[in-house]
Amino acid sequence: MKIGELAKRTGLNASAIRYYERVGLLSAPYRTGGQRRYPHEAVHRVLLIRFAGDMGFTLAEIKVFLTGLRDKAPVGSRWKKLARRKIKEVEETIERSLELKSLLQHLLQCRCASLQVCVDRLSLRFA
Amino acid sequence: MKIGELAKRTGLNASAIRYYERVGLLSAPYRTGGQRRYPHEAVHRVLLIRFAGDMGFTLAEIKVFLTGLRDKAPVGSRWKKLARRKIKEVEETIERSLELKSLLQHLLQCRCASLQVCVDRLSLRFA
DNA sequence: CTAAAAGTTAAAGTCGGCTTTAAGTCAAAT
DNA sequence: ATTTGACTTAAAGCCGACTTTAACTTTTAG
Repeated sequence: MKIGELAKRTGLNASAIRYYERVGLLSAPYRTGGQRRYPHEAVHRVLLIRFAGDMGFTLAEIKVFLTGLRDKAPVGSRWKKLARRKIKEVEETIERSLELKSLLQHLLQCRCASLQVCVDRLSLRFA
Repeated sequence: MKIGELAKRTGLNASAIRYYERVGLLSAPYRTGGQRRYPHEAVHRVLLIRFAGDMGFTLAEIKVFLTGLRDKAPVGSRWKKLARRKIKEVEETIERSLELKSLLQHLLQCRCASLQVCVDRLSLRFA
């Protein structure tokens, strides 16, 4: 398939796909008459990249992951370290998010003398 | 206190503090001889901005919040809408984070024939 | 009094992840 | 055969949130 179809199937802009190729996330595909022709698997690969990106991985990190997976991932490999680090990051994100959620909920329903009181409570958490 | 001390107390760069002033997050303080002099409360305010920023609020959003709080927040005000929206965003973040975490954990301990199998399972979730 | 440290400004630079532009080439339909 | 639409490239632009730079002034310590 040509780049336009890949773009349509993945929801990305064709220029984003070319960009992924430039930065080494996608290998340069076979071409006919100068135009890129992708195998069907490219759809999955692009979607995987998107998904990881949405999940907060940088493109550099995704590169490590994809390389690791291709290489059949020896134990202790870079991607495993990255995965463990990411799990920690994700856990922190979850914790902070829960905290923020309850703070926001408190701010919304609070009957303090003034909102300033709430904010002051909030401030105490990180002052 | 001068900007350097405020910076030290909040852990920010002085230039970040000036930047906050430029974009309207901090009001221009009193000056002596051209130099900014901050009241002690400025520390709390700056930390509040930092905290909100760390929590994923943009500076524009933080501005709405701070203005809302100063204005004694009438019901249905902009900041309340923003708060409700943010709560939803945070809930989505939490959901996605939990999903990502379990995916990563699976990838790490999986005994599939190859990691490719895991990745394929992963792909199914968003293909 | 002087030198160093800390403050001032406007403007430019940085980073990631793209998008847009410009100028041209290739493919598909009529 | 020609027009339209999809493709190609390199380079520049964009956004947010700062940081850095450069050239200058004020404060502070010795």
